[in-house]
Amino acid sequence: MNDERMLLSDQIRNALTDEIASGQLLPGSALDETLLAARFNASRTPVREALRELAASGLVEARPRRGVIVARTTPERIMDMFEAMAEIEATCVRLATYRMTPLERGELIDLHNASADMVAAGDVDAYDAFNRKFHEKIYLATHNSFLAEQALATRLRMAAFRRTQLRESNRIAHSRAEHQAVISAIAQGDGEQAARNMRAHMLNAASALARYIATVMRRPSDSAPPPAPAP
Amino acid sequence: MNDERMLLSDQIRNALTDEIASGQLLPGSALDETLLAARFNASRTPVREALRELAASGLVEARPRRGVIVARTTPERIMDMFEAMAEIEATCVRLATYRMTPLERGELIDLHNASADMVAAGDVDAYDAFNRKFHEKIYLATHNSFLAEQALATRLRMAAFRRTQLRESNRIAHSRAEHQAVISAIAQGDGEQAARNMRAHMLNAASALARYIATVMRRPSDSAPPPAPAP
DNA sequence: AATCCAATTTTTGCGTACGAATAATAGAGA
DNA sequence: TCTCTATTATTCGTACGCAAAAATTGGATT
Repeated sequence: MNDERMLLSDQIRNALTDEIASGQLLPGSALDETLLAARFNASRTPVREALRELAASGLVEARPRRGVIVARTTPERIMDMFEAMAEIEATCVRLATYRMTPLERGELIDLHNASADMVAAGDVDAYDAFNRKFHEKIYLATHNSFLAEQALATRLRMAAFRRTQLRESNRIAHSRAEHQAVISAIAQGDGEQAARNMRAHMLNAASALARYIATVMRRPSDSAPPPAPAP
Repeated sequence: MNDERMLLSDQIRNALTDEIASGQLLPGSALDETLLAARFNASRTPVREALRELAASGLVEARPRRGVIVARTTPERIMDMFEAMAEIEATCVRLATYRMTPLERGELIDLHNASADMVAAGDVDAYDAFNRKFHEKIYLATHNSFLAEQALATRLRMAAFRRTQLRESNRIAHSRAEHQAVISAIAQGDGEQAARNMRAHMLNAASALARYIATVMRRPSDSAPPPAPAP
């Protein structure tokens, strides 16, 4: 399990990325350098470098001389992120529609078809894994590696907040129906329509999440919770 | 000039960011840790952390055990970046058209009007500064801070490659005419048209740059310059 | 009893030294 | 003369230690 060839700081960064994206590390959690160094059997130096990289990618928040915490956002910012993600996804699927090879189109459709069983079985975890592959395949089909990387990075950054969203009752059924609409537009070669359908799909997902953040997302481990913001 | 309150690693990161974005440090230049440490009167530790952050943001390229160099890209990747930037800009101006306040709209138009003199005078540097402000004002007018940050970061990442593009004969006159088209669509409240005009504007800028990278952009300071690429 | 100031503690930030890995170079053999 | 190997030298990665800054706690004063 230990890639000895890989840089220690990169191993730590990847491990923390996974834990943040998977929700094991909740937003607001303090990331103590010494504790992490002990956990990974390393010195503080590689831990610090890993945290710096995570801060640069927006996954953690580094406050000078006050330590680093898992990135914590306001509901407004989460909605901003979702909107931006929706636009990126829409752009990707539009370009992909016009540029994907027949092979890529076939693979995407196969992938989509396979998700029917997961919905029928109510297997949220399997659907979540499929969903990631579905969207990432569209990124690659843009044949624009820079855009694909940007999309992937943004998706990763949102992972910590997206997790709960699929749990909502028959959200995955809705999700698959929306995928179907995207696939149909792709099959007809209508990139603009595919983009509109994808944007709607992402904004629906955002709405599903919004019903959570309104109730669950209270800023954890904050020093002073101000109930009344300044005018 | 020396912000003593600021973190040393952040000072170094900012200084290097400026030098890369301004073109003082050319793509492919080696960034020697020891040399940089001496230049900034610091040890290698903060230099390494600064370089890590720059690598995470894509401005430099870190090759394990082979040092870090200013990010060097292929012409294909530069075009990918321009296309992605064009799509981001198009998205921004579309959202901005629908959401900007009358005040913001007025300021944008004032800014645009002021650029006429620069074109008449052929002042490329002044136009370049105006151009940055023009685009950044549109980012902010989306009223989506995440999207604005993404757009800004992508623009910064491309800065090292964009510099020469405006030098082409009467490119700035063309640029201003394209801005005019964007402004007109905004004034009419037609976000979709504004987006199309902005996309065209960015792709025209890309074409202007492409005429350079075909002739000027040879990978500098490379060990072996291969004249004939592999099949 | 509450508030403010000071001291201690905890944690981050920076410097230095050592070890390891890779690339470059030189030498020998084919 | 070219190639392969070994050695050397440079550079990167890690660890540890010290210093500085912020948070917290305790004491004193109002």
